[in-house]
Amino acid sequence: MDAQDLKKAGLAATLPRLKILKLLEENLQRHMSAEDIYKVLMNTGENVSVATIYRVLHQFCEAGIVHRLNLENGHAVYELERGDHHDHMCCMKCGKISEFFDEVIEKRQKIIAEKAGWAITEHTMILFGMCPKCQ
Amino acid sequence: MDAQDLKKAGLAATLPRLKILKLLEENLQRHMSAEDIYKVLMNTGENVSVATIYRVLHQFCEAGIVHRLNLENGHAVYELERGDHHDHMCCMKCGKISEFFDEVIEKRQKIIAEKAGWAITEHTMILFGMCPKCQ
DNA sequence: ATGTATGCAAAACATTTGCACCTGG
DNA sequence: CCAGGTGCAAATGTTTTGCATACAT
Repeated sequence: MDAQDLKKAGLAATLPRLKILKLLEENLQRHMSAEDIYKVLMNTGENVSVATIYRVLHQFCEAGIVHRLNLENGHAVYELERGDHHDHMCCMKCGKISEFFDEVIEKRQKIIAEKAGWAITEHTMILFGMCPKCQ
Repeated sequence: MDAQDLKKAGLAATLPRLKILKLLEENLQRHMSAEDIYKVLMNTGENVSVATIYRVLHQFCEAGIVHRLNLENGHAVYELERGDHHDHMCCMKCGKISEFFDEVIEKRQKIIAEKAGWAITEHTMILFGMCPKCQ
């Protein structure tokens, strides 16, 4: 993911966009909220306004570069889209988010939707509980 | 669901609570947002403040009387808890919400969480797409 | 009576938007 | 150069909260 990819998506390779992209790429912390991103950038001395972060994340979503995940509390976190669909487990104690993918579930979802006459384009599935460390 | 049930849950059977409960019970519209509820009550001449609606819905959630569902847009809708767990399909065009339950998926979720060492207490799964009427 | 619940208005958040200025191509 | 991008601050929409009053038990 670099300037070229942004251009391909019809987005100019501006400094704020590159910084946000870089942050999401250094996936020390894979799922970040808009505010997380803002804070990290501020602490690094890079100053990008919150407004820009929201605008950029929105554009990245539209362009399929990032994926937005709505947590239970109504907060959203963003992750780089890597082409691999997956679902999430979210720790209610420490906030840790893990990913998983299950062929069987995906198939069942298709069958269920088909039977009901729905045309599904996407889905969210989040399991909430405690991660191994927090139990 | 009546005054008795509220008392059992440790909640006084006040007018606002009963009105909200009644609304959710007349399930013409099964999934309502806090604002939906506010508007309906206003139009019926019943005046209950928004603050109360949020407070009451929150208490009802805690008491297990209603279930809160977080939609993609970050909005939440509420439905009466009827003891039957189910997942949702949400129409991205008309907003219609359907329910479904699948034994196979539920089992797989358990297996997946177990393997990963997580203790799952609940989950959300929403399929987004178009309902039969909107296609 | 008395502790709890409510209404109101103000506050708190998260997100969006208008507009003048800046920047990438 | 110029369309598009950005910062700032103000606006928005939603949910929460403080406090005086009203209500259920």
